[in-house]
Order: sequence, then C-alpha cells, then structure tokens
Amino acid sequence: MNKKVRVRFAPSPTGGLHIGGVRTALYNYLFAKKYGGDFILRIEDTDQTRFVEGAEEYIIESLAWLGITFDEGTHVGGPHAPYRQSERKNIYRQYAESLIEKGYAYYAFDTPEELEQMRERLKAAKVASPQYNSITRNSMKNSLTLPADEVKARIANGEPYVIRLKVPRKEEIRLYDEIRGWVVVQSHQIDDKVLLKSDGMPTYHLANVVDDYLMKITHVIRGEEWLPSAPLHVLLYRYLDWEEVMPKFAHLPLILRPDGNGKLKKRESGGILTFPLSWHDPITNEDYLGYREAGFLPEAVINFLAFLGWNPGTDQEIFSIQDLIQSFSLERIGKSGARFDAEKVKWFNSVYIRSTDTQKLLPLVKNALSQRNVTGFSDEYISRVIDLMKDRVVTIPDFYGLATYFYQEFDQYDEAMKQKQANAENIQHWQALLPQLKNLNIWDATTIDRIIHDYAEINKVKIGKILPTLRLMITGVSFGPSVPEIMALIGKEKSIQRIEKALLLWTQPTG
RNA sequence: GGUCCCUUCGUCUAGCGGUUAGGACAUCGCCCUUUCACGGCGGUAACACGGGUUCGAGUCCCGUAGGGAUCACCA
Repeated sequence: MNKKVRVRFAPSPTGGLHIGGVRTALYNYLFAKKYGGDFILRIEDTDQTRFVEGAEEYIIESLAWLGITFDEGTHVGGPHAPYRQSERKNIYRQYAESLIEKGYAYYAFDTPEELEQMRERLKAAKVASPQYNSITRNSMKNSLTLPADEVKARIANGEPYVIRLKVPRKEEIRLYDEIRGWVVVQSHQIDDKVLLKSDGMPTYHLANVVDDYLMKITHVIRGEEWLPSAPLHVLLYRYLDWEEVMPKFAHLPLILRPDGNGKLKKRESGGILTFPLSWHDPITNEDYLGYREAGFLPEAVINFLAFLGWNPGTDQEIFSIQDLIQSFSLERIGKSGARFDAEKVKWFNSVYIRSTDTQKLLPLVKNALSQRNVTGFSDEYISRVIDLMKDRVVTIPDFYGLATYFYQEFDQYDEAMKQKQANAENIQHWQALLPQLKNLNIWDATTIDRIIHDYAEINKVKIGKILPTLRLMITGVSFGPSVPEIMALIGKEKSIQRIEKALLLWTQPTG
C-alpha cells in the first residue's frame, strides 16, 4: 500500500566529501535500510565551472570505507540511469518549457551586468533583499515585458537566455518538514529563481525536483541549509502537477564548528578532522588528513556521526551500523545544530579499537608500522603488541607512537622518571637482580615476575620501588603495559641488553 | 539588513504539564594496580531572559535576547 521508500544522497563533485555530507548520507542510508528501501547516489554536477577531478570517486570511496553502500548510482547503475545530472541535461529543458506554456515561467535575457545594476539600484533604494521578483521583473528584459516576436527573434538569433520561475506575488506556501513541523513562507520572499541556465543546464532547484520525481524519491533528507529554498521546491512540484507524489522533506540540523561559531567547514583548525579519507584538493593544492589515514575505525566514525543530531532515546551509546539501522528514525533527530566534539570521536575510536578482534586490527597496525619504516616483525609479535596496547590507544598509529620500545632501541629516558628512579639504591638492586635474570632458562612473564617478587620479598624491598626502575630501563618511559609482559615479548637478549645499558649509563659520572 | 530555523550541564543529549532534571564525553576525587590505561564507585556542572496559560511549567503560548542558515545563471 505504501510506496517503497526511496531516498537519495545527491552531492556535487566540487571537492572532498566532508563530514557533514557524510552524516547526511548516513542518515539517508539508515532510513532506507530501516524501511527496506532503496538508496540512490545521484551526482549533481550541473555547475560545470565547479567540477573537481576525482571528487566523485572520492565520495564513493569514502562512503564505501564507512560501509555505506548504494542500490543505484553512477557507479552501480540502476533503472533510472544515468545518475549524473550532466548526462541528463536534455531531459530538464522540456519541464522548464512546459512551465512557460502553463504561464509559470518565462524567458529572461538580462545580462549579469544588468542584474547587478538592478541589485545596486534596489540596494540604493534601501530594499532589504534585492531580488528578481514579481515587481522587479516588470522592468527587466524578459518574455513578460518584451513583445512576443522580439522574444522569438532573440532566441532564434542565439541570444543567451535563462528560464525563470514566475513566483506569485502573494501566496502562502506551506511545507511540512518531518523534523520541524509546518514551515510557512510567503511567496513574495522568494525570488524568480533561474530554472534553466544560459548554458542549457538546469539549476539545482529544477534538477533536484525533476530527478526526485523521475527517480520516484519518497523522502528528501538533506541539510538545513536547504530549508530556505524548500518552499520554492514545493512551488515547482505544484506547477509541474506533481504535488500528489511530492516527497516528504526532512531538513537535518547542521554540524557546527567546535566553538559553535557557524557550520563546520572543510578547513578547520584545532586539529579536527573533517574528511573521511585524506584528500588532496587539486584546485587549492591543499592536503587534508582523513579519518582513515589518522587511524580511526569506520565503525567509530559512523557511531559518532550517527549521534551528532540523533539519539535512540535510551542509554545505549555503542551502535553497530546494523544496530543503527534498527533503531533509526526521523522522529528522534534533534532540531538544533550540534557542535563537533573532537574528544568524543576519539573516545568512540578507543572503544572500538578495544573491542575489535586483534586479527582484524593486525593489517591496520602493520600498515601504520610500514609507513614508519618499521619492518621485520612477525604477525605473531605484532599481535602480542596489539593485545598489550589495545586498551591504551586512541588511534591505530598509537600502536607505534605509544609503543616504540617494542620495535626499536632508544637512549633517551623520561627525565622526571629518571631523576626519581636512577638512584644508587635502585641501581644496586638491579645490579643484584641482573645475574638472576640472565640465569633464567624459561623466559616468560610469569617467571620474570616471580624472580622479581622473590627478590623483593627476600630483600625486604617494595615491589613498587624497584619495578618502575625496570620499566624505565626497558621502555624509557613511565607508563605502559606490564613490564614482565613487555620483557617476555621483546625477548631475553634485548631485555638484558637494555638493563645493562641503563645501568651503565646511569652509573657513569656524566650520567 | 529581510526571511526562515534553533536555544537543557563546557560538549552531545534524555525529558513530550507533576522528575531529587537522567545518561555519555570531558573534568575532578577514590578504589583496583609496579606505572599508564581498562574497569568500578563517587563529585562539580544545565532548563538564555521576561511575561502569560495552568492548581502546577524545562515541557504549552507570546515577547526579548543570543546563535545559526539563507538571500547567485553554486549546489
């Protein structure tokens, strides 16, 4: 009885897909999957001047990494192909012309200069919002003011023109938004929007309405920045006689900058990441680090993003994408903008790393290591490092950055720690313990641990006094996993060497 | 500036007329522990303001203030 749910994500390939767009895609995806519907990728590339090489591929790859897949789209095809608006160019004109026939649109020949003059004139006359509308259109060059044969002649001569929507002077336009409820706008606040540009391409307004209709889209879920133009779209559906099948609208709250000052932009300071994958902008030549390259897990990014504007109404915070599909609903999307919280993504990531299987983490960690030219360690070895470090890291590179001592030798020691630990008494204890360690035939954490504990007991010294010294000798730092575990993993040879080296260094006068 | 949208701890939020205003991140303290984490326990911390409506308002209405979006032949 109800129509099959069909939603679309419709980015324009003008650059890397940023995190707000990702969330829009995610909500569309969750909504589609929740109701067993279709999710469509439509590329809105009607502005040929803003085309950016590689952007479309980037968008697809980013969403694929996050586990967001499409049922129809430029890359997978589908019954409504093509899905790239530039390739659909010839289907929009007929709709624009049908509006002219019905008296809902008109041809306009004004040059950019003339438009600019008109705006200047209105501004000078203190008009709050200068626009091409029911009043100003009468003093402009268009098919409403020009004689019919001149219009015909101009078009025949190949003079550039646009088609504009003839927005009524005084009409109330009501629009029901699934998130915000009824939104009422007076038509005089909307200008006579260009529908078809002089290069023959449709503008967003025409293209999105025509395509949503042709592709049988049931719900338009998009960012709040579209809310002001939504009434215009309602008008278009009405004039095209499609109001009966007009999709439902849901305008998502914006993702705000961490300081709350405006919506999140592509370039953000403060080290916050706004791209899913690293992106090189071919226009500006700028490089942006992505979540993937920074060592975030896609599941964590998804979980974080899902909660930026939506919540399940329960205390559960950790949701797999399947959980999200099950729990998602438009009703539980908030109305107000959500600030991006860099700390919270990190938290989600650490939670996901902790609960992800070591073997799944292994290739990611190996990749991070090889990028730092750390090679020659077996999968088994790295897996043990992961096990030991798992609940201490925030991102994948931390498996190196917080654990360098598993992979390489060092001669720097945490200064504060050294001041405290490298005293004569501790050095003496380890000079005494060293031979015992050397004598060990079995080299595992339990045995090492027992030797140290036995020594501590016999010599009546607190374990808490001598163990930190050992940590400093073995790792150079003051924190990390169990020292005997580390020693067991790096092996007897390296462990002994590091202790000897430290003892030597610390007993030298120059220390 | 016009129009539209929004407003609960520092942040994300629960709340849909009667709550000790709940949870999470962050932060602080305690416990666990050789350390750092993890985990556990606890603390600090919010209804922007002013009017109504009502027996009763974070919840409904109206103002004010603040924030945001938008005002192109860009999406």
